Amino acid sequence: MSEHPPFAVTVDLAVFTIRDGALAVLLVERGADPYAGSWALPGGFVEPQEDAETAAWRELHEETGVAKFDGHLEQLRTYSAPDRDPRMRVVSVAHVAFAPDLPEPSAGSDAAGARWWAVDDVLGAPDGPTLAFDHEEILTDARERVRAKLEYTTLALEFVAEPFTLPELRRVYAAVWGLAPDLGNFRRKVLGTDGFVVPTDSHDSAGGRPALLYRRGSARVIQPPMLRAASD
Amino acid sequence: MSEHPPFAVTVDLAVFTIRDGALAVLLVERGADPYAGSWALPGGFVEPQEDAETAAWRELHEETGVAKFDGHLEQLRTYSAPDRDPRMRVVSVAHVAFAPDLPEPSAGSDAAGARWWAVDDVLGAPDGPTLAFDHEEILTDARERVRAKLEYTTLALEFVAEPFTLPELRRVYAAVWGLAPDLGNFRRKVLGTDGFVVPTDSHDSAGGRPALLYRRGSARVIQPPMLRAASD
DNA sequence: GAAATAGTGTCTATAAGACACTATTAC
DNA sequence: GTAATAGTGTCTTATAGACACTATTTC
Repeated sequence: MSEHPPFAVTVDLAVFTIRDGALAVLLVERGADPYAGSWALPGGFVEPQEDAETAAWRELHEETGVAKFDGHLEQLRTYSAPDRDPRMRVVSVAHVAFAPDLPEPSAGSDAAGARWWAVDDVLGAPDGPTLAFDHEEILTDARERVRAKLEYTTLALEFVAEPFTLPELRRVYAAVWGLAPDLGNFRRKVLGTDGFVVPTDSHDSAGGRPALLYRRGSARVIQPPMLRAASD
Repeated sequence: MSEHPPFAVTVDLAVFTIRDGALAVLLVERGADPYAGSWALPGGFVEPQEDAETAAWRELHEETGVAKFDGHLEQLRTYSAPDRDPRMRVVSVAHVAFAPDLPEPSAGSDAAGARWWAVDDVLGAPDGPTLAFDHEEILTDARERVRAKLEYTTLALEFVAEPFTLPELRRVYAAVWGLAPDLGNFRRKVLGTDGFVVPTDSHDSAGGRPALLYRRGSARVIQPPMLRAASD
């Protein structure tokens, strides 16, 4: 009973943001085998004194140069197929993170490069990059998590920087779902959900009528949910 | 980069059923330290050639004597606090399983005993058993998963044996949520959701009007969801 | 003025909540 | 008949979907 095989435990991260009106994910180019030259989700080994979430935050900073940000990180699920890493037995606790538009990351120690990719250019794109290990599966699951959580939580707020306008927030939904929710119905739902957004007394200035600026409210759930218009 | 600490990887299982009209969970009494005499979720080490889900099924059979059943098993989340096991660094991939009323399990190799507990006698009960490790947290998360999934999936079907009546199915909701959904509204929702249940042409025989018997349908989601009446 | 973007109003269809009522068995 | 359980019907209210309309800016 004290014989049990040793495993390596890693974390992998699907970090999402909205760039150019599309859902984007952070990928790193692998500098070493296996899968040298392929793209991968950032991640790395869990250290002896860390739990998985702490390791996920640390790896995000170390491997991508992205600084601590005002965002959200949560566990997705654990991937444990025996042959998922050809070198050894590795169990990976995948996480999903969300952030407002972030600067281009700098390459970290283990990565030849790191950049944002439009998710639609990665998943289901014939000329897209090859993802290392089982990262295509992880990314698919992660995207579905994001899509689902926009329905019943105020998670879209994590994708915008304060202060923000309602059209901006609506573009988050459009980017994640692939189709913009109806304008009037969207406003009715957001403004009718207590604590979703908090109005300020200022307006922005763009190419049309100025939009009222808002801050994030304290509500975390949308009840009843906002239903997904469509997927892409 | 090839230095990474060794971990033990385990699975833990929250196996739920409905017994005597209440949500019940399978617990094993620990025969060895740490936590000898405490109750714990069944579980054990993942073997070299298994993924976590395979290990979960195997441990369920081995440790509890519960045979392969017509049920559902899914990953819950991974628990990785560095000090969650006093002996060594253990990362546990927790799973949730659902089954129709099962026989009393027999004790397996590592367990002094195994039995069903009403979840309400375990969580938040002053005279309830002490759970080993972080299993109280896992069980709390698992119960919330079950409660939530009854809302938007047909998972309640996994708790009844075929054929079943609608009052039986309704008692599953009552047990899990702590309050029975309104009779008429419940029937309207179940029968109005295409593929939730399939009628047979027989009736059961109990102490009142015989109820029509149904089989499980192929629908897996309830859209829009059936809303939770209350929690307990 | 036109184009662009922000914001409002309203009609209709759907579905849930509440709850009264009827039906079929055992005794 | 009563008790027990199964099943139906209906009225009201909440909310989503669709979409037409108005408002404020830049040029």
